[in-house]
Amino acid sequence: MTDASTTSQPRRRVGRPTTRILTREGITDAALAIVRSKGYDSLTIASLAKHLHVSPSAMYNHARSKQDIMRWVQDRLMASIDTGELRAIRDAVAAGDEGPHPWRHALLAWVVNYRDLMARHTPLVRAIATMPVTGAPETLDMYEVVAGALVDVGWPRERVLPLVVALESFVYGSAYDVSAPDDIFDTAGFEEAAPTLTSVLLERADDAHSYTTTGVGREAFELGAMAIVDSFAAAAGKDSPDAGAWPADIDASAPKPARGRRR
Amino acid sequence: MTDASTTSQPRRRVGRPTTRILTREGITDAALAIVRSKGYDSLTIASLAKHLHVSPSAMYNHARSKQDIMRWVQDRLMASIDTGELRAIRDAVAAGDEGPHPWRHALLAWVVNYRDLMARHTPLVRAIATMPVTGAPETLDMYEVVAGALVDVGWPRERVLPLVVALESFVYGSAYDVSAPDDIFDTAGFEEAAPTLTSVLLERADDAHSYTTTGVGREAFELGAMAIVDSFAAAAGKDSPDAGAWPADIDASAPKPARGRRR
DNA sequence: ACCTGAACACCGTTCAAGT
DNA sequence: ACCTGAACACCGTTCAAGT
Repeated sequence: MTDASTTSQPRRRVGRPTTRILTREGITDAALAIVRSKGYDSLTIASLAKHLHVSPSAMYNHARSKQDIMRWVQDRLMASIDTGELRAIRDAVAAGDEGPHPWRHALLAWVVNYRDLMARHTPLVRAIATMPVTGAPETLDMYEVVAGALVDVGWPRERVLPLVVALESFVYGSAYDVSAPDDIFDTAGFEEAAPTLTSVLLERADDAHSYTTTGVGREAFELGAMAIVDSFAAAAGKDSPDAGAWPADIDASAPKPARGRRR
Repeated sequence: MTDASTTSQPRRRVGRPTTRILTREGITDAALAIVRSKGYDSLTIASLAKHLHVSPSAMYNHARSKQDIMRWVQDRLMASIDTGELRAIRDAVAAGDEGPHPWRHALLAWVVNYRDLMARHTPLVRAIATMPVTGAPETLDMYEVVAGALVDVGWPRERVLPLVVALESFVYGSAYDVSAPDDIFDTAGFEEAAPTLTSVLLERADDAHSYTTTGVGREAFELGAMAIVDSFAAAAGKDSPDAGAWPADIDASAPKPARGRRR
């Protein structure tokens, strides 16, 4: 935390300051503060510099490019994903507990939490999905926990990564679905060009202009996530007794949209 | 097709030209030509104008913003997705053919084609995933074909949209996976921070630095897509005889990367 | 209606000068 | 080593002037 962002200060004079002002942590904090309050469009080198009370060029003493800073933000976000249940399973196995371990519940809880975070940071989804784990220690740690829990629980080793990758792909796409505008399926004016689409949509909600109220997104996510987990489990000979049912204590409804400007 | 992009021409003088130079179709053609040859980073109003031999400000007589042009490109891309097998099923049903209809094969073929296209246009995936169908006639048409084929084939009407949305979410995320760099899972230097991840990766390929050669991405996509289709089918009472097996004649390997600069 | 050309606000980034 | 301040190339967009 940098305390530079508290109140307005007298202009600093040129030359190296006596104490360093910027740090990677402080820059990352500032970036996330700007994103949360004003959205990704407002996250510029200039806005960052202003927030930290330095000149824009000062940023380049710590980051080689804006991309660097984005990577710090990404890794920080990954660290905030809740892998608690998966870690608890790993701990239990390490302590000799023979189970049964609630791996299905833990996987679905992780996936919901992951999707909700990504939905609030859609401008970063593409970068996160295609960012190498090298140099992203928190990201690497998340994968290690998930893969480790699956191995600990007796998952066939060669099927661990395909499951993780399939679930993640589904999470990224679902994050977009959550953040889509409510009128994404509004067929107004095109009823005769798309009669089937219009009717199956209308049957799901009184107000077909509101995608959210149709419940389609939520159902797609719950059934899709369970489909992947349970099908991979069946193929791995790891059938779960409650396959097919969504855990009652996991809320998969769409999270509140981000407070900043969307886009 | 505008023929403006053929050879260098003398400078046009100010004032309205005798024949209109720009059209929505010509601008869309030019945009796709630039994207294909030089990538999305090079697609700017200035490069577009240069390609079309007009001044940048001329673009604004046809588009209100660059976003407008991006939407034209998006819709054009959606029109190029192969829905042939799904249309054939609709035609057969309309002609009184009682089947059985190869809906599983048609769905998987569509999904592979969709993913391959999106993988070549990842900078547009987020926009496409969150773009309202209103004003995107080709996009709307694709949804109508998919939803229509499912209804025609006897799919429970209320389950049509959740399946389409779940499949699409998976497609978007998988497109990113395909376009990810080959070293995305390279754990070099972090072997002890992520021992399980490192070992399950090494077991899949001699060269763990090459994600492509591990086959993880392909397996994740095939198993994931089948999981969604077959699980939804089972829930809908529409079990397919070949559930669980990937159709031998559909190639789900990663397509060649785009020729332009990757981001 | 539809083009040119000048101008604007903003973007990320570089670099010399200062301590 | 780490800041300021001036400068640069480029971005999307606006608008007056011209036919």
